[in-house]
Amino acid sequence: MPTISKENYLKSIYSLNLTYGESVSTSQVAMKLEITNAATSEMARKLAKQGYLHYEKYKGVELTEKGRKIALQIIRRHRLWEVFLIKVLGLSWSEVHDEAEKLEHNTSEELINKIDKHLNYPEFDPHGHPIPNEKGEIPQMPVLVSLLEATVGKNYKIFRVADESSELIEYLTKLNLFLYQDIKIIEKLSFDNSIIVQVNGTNHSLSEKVAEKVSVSILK
Amino acid sequence: MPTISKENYLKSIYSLNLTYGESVSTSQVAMKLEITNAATSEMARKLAKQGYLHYEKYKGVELTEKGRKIALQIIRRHRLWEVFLIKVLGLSWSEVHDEAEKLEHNTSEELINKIDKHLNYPEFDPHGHPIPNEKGEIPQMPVLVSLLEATVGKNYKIFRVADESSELIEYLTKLNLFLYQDIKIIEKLSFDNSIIVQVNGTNHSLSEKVAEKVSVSILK
DNA sequence: TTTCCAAGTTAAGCATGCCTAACATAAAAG
DNA sequence: CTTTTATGTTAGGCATGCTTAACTTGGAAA
Ligand SMILES: [Mn+2]
Ligand SMILES: [Mn+2]
Ligand SMILES: [Mn+2]
Ligand SMILES: [Mn+2]
Repeated sequence: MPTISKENYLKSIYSLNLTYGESVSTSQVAMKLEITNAATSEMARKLAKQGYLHYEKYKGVELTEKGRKIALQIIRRHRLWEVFLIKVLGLSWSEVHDEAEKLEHNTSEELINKIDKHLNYPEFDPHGHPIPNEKGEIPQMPVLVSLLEATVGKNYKIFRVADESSELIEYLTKLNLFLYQDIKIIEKLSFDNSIIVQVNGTNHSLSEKVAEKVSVSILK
Repeated sequence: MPTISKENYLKSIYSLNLTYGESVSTSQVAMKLEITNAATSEMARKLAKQGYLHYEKYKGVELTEKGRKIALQIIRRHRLWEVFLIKVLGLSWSEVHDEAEKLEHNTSEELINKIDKHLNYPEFDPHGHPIPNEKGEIPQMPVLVSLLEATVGKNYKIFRVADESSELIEYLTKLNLFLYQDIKIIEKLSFDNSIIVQVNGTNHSLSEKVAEKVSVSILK
């Protein structure tokens, strides 16, 4: 097992690679982790020697399969913890990231699998990011639309809320508009662009301002 | 905030003091933490300098109020995590200690308070140890008896199970004999020392072997 | 009382992971 | 092409927390 520090390097490299493609420069990593280039160069050498990545001086780093596997494991833990903290313990969206940043390094395989099961194997975290499964497989991102663009009469699943303010989240939670909740679009009122949605048999009206922040994926 | 290492020292010193009283020798701490005396002596000097304990060469250490406060905080986190992992996530009793040993150092005040609330402020952990509250106050230990010594017709709360094998725990769990569960003693059969207990209106028979391992506290 | 030994401490050294400062390189500007 | 500059690397140093080996110390045994 790599150290906490190394886990953070591997995770950062993985996500920088996703964002910018190709090989990742040591200074990109330094920036992301808020440490000096010097520290990153040094660590690149060590991680390469231990087989987690390929590193050629002045040419950046690229994860090996071994390194990618660790990165995905940490990302899995991070995202499952975020879902868990929000859905089970009621932490606010603004709090969970920092909390998960520490927990991700201190969670056994058994524990994270129990959490996964308890949450009924969610595929996406509260920010809409995919959660790798136990085997490291990444779920395909569904096509998302905002509630404003949803079609009357069809069923959708709530997927993401663009605004992380706890005010909006709490408002939606009171209406049972949880993350992953299935809903049906009942009506769209053209005079104010508000939308009537059905949740567990109950109808709620959402204003245009609220609806545009809720991303949903179509069901079936 | 002290480091993880320092938190573990303070916690160990606290519990050694509870067990053996008076000042704690550096080698007792070394034994408990499975490190050398040398490391402990050195750390004692540092912790004293930072005001967490009093230390006189060759005379052992004694926590200051500041050190005690940290120790109780870590113990609180450890025990709440243990309860949480068992009751909410269904980990086995044998797994939770090691897991909690890491989580206790990576849990914010806000998170542990949410966990506390979610569990409805338990006063004792699965081993029967008291859980300090948010203010660091330690609940009074109730008088415990084994189920074998319980009185017919009276109500009790399940407090502790002496055997940590998951087999026994799972058996009890199937009968709804959870930790903290209220039960009533219906009958004691003298020919085999088995006991009939009532849980949520349902009666169950427990053998002598099982009953002797279940500790309960009397209610009202 | 003196001696001896277990308990405890100090010294020196190592691994990790970071820093600053000095240096090297590649690529852009001239 | 050369020169400049931004990017990246190496060297040296420091804090933490551990080790082994050498040393004190205080109290029990003689
Ligand atoms: Mn996050
Ligand atoms: Mn992290
Ligand atoms: Mn424990
Ligand atoms: Mn610990």
